[in-house]
Amino acid sequence: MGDTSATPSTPASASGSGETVHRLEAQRRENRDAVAALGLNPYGLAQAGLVSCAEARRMFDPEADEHEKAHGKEDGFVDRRPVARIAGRVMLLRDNGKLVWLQLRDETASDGGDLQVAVSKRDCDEMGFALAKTADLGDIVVAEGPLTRTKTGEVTVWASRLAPGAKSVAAPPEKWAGLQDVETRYRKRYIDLYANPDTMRTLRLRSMIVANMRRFLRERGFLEVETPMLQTQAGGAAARPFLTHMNALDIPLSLRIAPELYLKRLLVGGMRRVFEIGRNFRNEGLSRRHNPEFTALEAYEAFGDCDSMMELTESLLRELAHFVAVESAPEEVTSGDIDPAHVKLPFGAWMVDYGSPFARVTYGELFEKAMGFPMTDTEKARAAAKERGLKHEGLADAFVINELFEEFGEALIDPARPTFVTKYPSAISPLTRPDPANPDLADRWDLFIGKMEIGPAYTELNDPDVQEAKFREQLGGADEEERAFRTLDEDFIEALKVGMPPAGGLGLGVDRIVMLLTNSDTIRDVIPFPFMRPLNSTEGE
RNA sequence: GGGGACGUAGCUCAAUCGGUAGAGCACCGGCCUUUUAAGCCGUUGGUUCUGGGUUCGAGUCCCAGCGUCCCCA
Repeated sequence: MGDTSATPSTPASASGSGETVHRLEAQRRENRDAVAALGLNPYGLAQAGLVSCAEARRMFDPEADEHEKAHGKEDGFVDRRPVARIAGRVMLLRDNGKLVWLQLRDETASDGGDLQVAVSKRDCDEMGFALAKTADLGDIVVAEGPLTRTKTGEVTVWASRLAPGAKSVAAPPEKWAGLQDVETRYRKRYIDLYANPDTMRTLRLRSMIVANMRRFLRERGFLEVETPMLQTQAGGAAARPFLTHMNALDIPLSLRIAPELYLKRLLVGGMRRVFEIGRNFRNEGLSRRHNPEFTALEAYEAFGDCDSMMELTESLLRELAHFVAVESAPEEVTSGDIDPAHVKLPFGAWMVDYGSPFARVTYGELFEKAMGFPMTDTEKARAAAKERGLKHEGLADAFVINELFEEFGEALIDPARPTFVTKYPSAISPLTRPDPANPDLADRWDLFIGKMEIGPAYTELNDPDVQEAKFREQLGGADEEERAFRTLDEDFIEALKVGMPPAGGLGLGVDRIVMLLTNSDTIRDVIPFPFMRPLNSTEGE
């Protein structure tokens, strides 16, 4: 064990763990006790009238500041400088003796940066000055005072009062390089959020993007609903569910893999337009684009079809992109200044064009362009798959063709141009109504942006007999492992027998949309607490 | 699932061929009322991810495990 003789004093109130307290923490605990000795609560009090650092910076009045500098010492002078009360974490601390400089960071750091506070022995209350002298990097403090500009031009709260917000007894990241370690950033998001303003910005934007989705759909007459996440049989998609157990009834349950079958039941009941934004759970792999729990938007419109969902999707994405463009623009730019028809946002190496009409291409056109022969030529398709080492043995024709499509067809889609791929083969779209003009093709599309699949839409199947037959077909194709959790949702068939209006259905990956709009190249950056393998799992078995 | 890279002080990172484990920041003591990663002087701080092995000697080489990232399926 480490020799702690350098700091022999056991902190007045040690941590409950009983383990040796790190000397940096011990020192901070001493500083906390020093704050308490001043008669202040190191963990702060409620504060009314707080403004953000960004707001405080906007409140600064250069004229009033000049006036104070020119006439502040004169008799009868009236100080007209606005007074701001802010709260934030101490990111930098420069103790000049009788003048202490603090730089405070709050939620608005990506909007103008940290705000400087000067704590002068002459001008600040006595307790506040003493607090500044014992403050540590990472503490949260509350500062109040007139807004002024220092001689180097920096807008500063010239504190008349300083109060504790919260003592940080944990050592903060390094003040210049910050928190770099990717793993720690995700595991300790509460540090990442304040240490890296980009993290705060992305997660705040996510919240606003989702709020805008809700508003957009509500304005179009969609009702937001919440359907079961705990299901006795997980349906609505082909994916492995997480299994759990309900003690009260002693029955197995699954976490949902999709809300689809419940949302359609609502259409049967008579709701015209419904949507749900919520978490789905899939017991599958982890990757840059997959988290075991992810957020999806599903929307269903009675008497709509996949074309009406296409219009809805394009308008939604254009509006969200416009919102983000305005939000990312300099402060003086307002939403009227940016034309939604010309909105582009960066994603990796691309400038994605959300303003122009999205591209539309059929599955068959894209296939033929990539392969040089039509997708109806199954002989050539099999030969091509074999030649290029793709999976083909034991696969039905349609799936061989789809292997080729996913490998070579999708590669032709311009990542910077949102593209609807339409008219998928019916054979790989079991839950979709066939195209009335050509039953081999399904009324379905998939949207691709930035090399990512954002989501599909369908003209939904509402004939109970056809639906049941397709379900049974799927069950038959499942291997033994899959059969264990794939069951036929009899009640859903019952619902269709009651009669579901023709409908368009849409599913969009909300995490992926946020990735696109915030230029994040991994899904972990847009989820506050992405799934991480547990540590200390050495005791396997 | 396969391949590759990585894991060193609280944080960010060094450490030559296998030869005394270092720096900056942070921390501690001292000085300072307009600083800007403040500055100046003096200190402190290590289970080198974990466990084995090779060796006179392992942060470094070998094996296994844990975790992270990248590529592929």
